[in-house]
Amino acid sequence: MSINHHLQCVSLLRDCKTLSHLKQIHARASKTGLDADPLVAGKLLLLAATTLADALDYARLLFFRTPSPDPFMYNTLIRGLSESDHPHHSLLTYSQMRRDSVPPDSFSFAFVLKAAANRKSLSVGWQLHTHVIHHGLESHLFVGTTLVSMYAECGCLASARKAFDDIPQPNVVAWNAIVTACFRADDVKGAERLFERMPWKNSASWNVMLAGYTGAGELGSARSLFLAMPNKDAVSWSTMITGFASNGLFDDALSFFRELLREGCRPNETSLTGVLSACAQAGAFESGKILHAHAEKAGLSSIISVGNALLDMYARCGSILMASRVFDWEMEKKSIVSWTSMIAALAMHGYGEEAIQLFHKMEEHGTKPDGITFISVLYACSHSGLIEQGHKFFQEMENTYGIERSIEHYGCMVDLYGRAGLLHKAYEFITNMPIKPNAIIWRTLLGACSIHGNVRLAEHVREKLSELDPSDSGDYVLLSNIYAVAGKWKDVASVRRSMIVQRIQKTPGWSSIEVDKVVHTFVASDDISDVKEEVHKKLTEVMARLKMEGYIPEIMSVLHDVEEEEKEDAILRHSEKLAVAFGLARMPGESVIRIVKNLRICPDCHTVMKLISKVYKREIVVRDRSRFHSFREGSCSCRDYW
DNA sequence: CTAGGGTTAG
Repeated sequence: MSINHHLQCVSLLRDCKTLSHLKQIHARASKTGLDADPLVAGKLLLLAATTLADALDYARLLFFRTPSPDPFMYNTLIRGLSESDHPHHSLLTYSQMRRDSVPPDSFSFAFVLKAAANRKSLSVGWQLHTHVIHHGLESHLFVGTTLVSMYAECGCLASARKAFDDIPQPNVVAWNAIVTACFRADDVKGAERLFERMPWKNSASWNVMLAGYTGAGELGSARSLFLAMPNKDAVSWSTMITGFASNGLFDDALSFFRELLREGCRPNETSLTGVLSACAQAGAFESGKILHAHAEKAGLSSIISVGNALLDMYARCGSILMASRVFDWEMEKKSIVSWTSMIAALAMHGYGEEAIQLFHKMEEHGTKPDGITFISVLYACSHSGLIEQGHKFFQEMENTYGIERSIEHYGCMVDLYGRAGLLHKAYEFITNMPIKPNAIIWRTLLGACSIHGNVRLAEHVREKLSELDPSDSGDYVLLSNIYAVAGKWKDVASVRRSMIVQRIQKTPGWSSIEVDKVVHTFVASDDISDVKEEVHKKLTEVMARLKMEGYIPEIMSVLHDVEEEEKEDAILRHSEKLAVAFGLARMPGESVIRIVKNLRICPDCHTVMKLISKVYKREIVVRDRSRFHSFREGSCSCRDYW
């Protein structure tokens, strides 16, 4: 082999961007025997295992074809696998390294400890720690820091502290790791004490505190620390935006983004995806569209994560059209997240068949589904009543695709059977599950009992729930509705009493609507005089007009929490009705009224929305906790199946 | 030729 060939090969590898490109280079290198050169082999493996997308299988092939891999190759494969969906394989490679009598070094431990962290396996972590000590590496700065993070990830703060104390001269990175560990263990005070004691702080240390505070819901502390921060960097801004968004404070998230622009900082992909996620959750369609323009102007819209956030924003703001436009025309590159998001978007809007078609298209495209893809696909089946299809996917995901089924997948199946009225099949399914059913599983069945009015099964489920999670207000509301519909007033009263005795508060329902780029939120109020005069007036007018068209209030579902004479007033005050009245009062005649609700839409509100869409000739889109309802000309996209 | 801490969509 010549020097020339070697140089040429190395320069080719430097510019290698895709797996197929890598395969070409590999093929050429094998012809000249260059692939046996440790430098070339190492670089090939490094690219496949860590840099290129979807190339891990090829990395394993490269590795297993190498007769006696050097430590670098072991480390590289351990590293690649540690961040994969199967960190377990990383641990197996590490074991093989030991079996092959290749001594692990500090790099090996840094990578394999990451695998233990990703598996959240404390026992594996302990075991690896003894190996670290055996190799005399416990005071190694990098290994020690990874140990701290691993213990934090596995939920053992005490061990993280010990590992930190074993580091003779911890640097700022090690300090940041132990502060993060405190936050992971909900020890905010401990984190604050360490932050005070830190010998040096760079901006990352402050960012650790910001992320810790927002993660703990201490937004006031986060805000004051942010204001006091000497050097805010891009991560600080992103942390505030995503932190406030994930605590439901969408307005603040948007304000931070606007302030970032005012300060003359350039938004990056993280701040943009964060603020888009805030719009998605709040249903702020107008603000989202403006951000889309921002993204294009800043040249960020071609980044996959930004495209995914845009498509998700449009889908959650009720525009399946814009979502698919982003997906079909504006995303040259797509990841598993893009496909899954689009499948979920179609499913949320009731396009079950289309969601399944897209799943097959994804496969033809060569993208392998993962566990979350199957959650979306099963959700699509259950919300469109595709029982056979759902059953088939559930079987195939494990048998054909080799993806482990989690409790969420079982939950989808319970929903699939239950929604369709196959209550006993759903019950039988739960009793035969190989995983212990949790409260969510039983709650799903309770929801199905409510749809289909099965009191006896509901009572049985109630017992299970009272063991697993006795304080969920939604369960009590569901149960009392089931009794009310069946006319069992004594039982309604008894559920109500037990709620009072156990001091269970109903989750307050809220609905929001964006008008002129401002999100207005309405809460179901106890006192009609709390409602703005403008909204009250409009609502009274609307209801009068609907009654002339033959509307009769469906008061069944509220009988549990109000006195007889108040029941009509009570459903009149539902937050989604206040929001739609506000929309009718404030928005021009043509525009679509988009509402987001935190709970499920109530049957009476559903009827009212249908009627408004017909009488006022307005399209109304309501996103509730589980799906979209698109009301047009008197009917709903959910076909009354929700 | 490889590492550790802080923000990122389903």
